[in-house]
Amino acid sequence: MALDPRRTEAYFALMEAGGLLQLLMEEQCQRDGDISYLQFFLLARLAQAPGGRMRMTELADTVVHSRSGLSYQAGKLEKAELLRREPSPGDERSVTAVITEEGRRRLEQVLPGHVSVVERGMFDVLDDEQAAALAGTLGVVRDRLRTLVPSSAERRRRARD
Amino acid sequence: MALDPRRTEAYFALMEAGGLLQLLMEEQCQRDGDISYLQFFLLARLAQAPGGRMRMTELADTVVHSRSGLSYQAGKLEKAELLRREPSPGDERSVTAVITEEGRRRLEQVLPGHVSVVERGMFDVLDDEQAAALAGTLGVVRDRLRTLVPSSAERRRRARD
DNA sequence: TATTGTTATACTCTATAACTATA
DNA sequence: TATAGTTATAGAGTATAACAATA
Repeated sequence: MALDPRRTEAYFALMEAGGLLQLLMEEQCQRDGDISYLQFFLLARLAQAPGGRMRMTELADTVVHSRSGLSYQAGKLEKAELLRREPSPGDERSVTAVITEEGRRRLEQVLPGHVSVVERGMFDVLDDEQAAALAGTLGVVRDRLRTLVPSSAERRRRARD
Repeated sequence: MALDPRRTEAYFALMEAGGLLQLLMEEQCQRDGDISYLQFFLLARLAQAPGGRMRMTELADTVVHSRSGLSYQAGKLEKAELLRREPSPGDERSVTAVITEEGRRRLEQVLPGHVSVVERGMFDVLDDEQAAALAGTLGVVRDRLRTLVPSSAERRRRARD
């Protein structure tokens, strides 16, 4: 690979760490809350949004990158009564997803174990300075990567043309 | 979440950066080499092993974490003639996967675009010092996470009991 | 008995395109 | 015409358990 060895190392470490962490989280979410990691993320994202509500497209862009994929997941979460969907005020085409009380309870049920995996998997082996540097650097990389991945609306537009 | 905000930030940044990069790579591998990202990884892993060969279980542990999953992928790669399977010398139960010449060619075909995504997605926005620190810190985290995820053999043993 | 790898099965998830309704 | 969301369909990938062969 015509890439500086140090950079190759950083890239592979990022991908492997992300993958391993995802594996651990998948297990933890299933065990503690009977939901997938993706569903945990959707609930967590909704919970931190004002009023616990977000438009479907907006939500799709933060996690799934395909509208149909989100409809599928929202259907499952709605059946489990962890979220509900209602018409968006102001735009009759649009649908707003809202986390339910039970959704918040489920989230609370999963969070302690989740935090503990993060602590044991990442921060037990880093000091505060390293953790801060990691947050900063990864934040920059994430922001950069966001600009390179098209939104769900853009993807659809491109596919049509 | 009862986790230091800075740590939460680092954790989410890691997961999102990993996810976005995976999306970009999936596209790139498909476009440049008509293979999935996972298949690219399997070929890359084999290519860097001595003799381009590795036992199936060993290979499973580096990527897939399930033996049946690897058998499935190996079947697809073998049909595409990118790898072949042969009996392992010394243990008649065991199978060794070997990357073919065509497998190496395919890898070479994918690598330039791959490197370019890594460069544009990660290192255009980091200086050398940041890149080095990132490699170091993520390496530590990855090693830690490896100890927390059981091998495919361990998982099987546990499931049986 | 334990381990290696494969396979049959069943399931989850995903993307694409076609569809409805509203802007 | 363009956009929001859903859905039908079809395909890829996964895990589990049962299997055969070897240690």
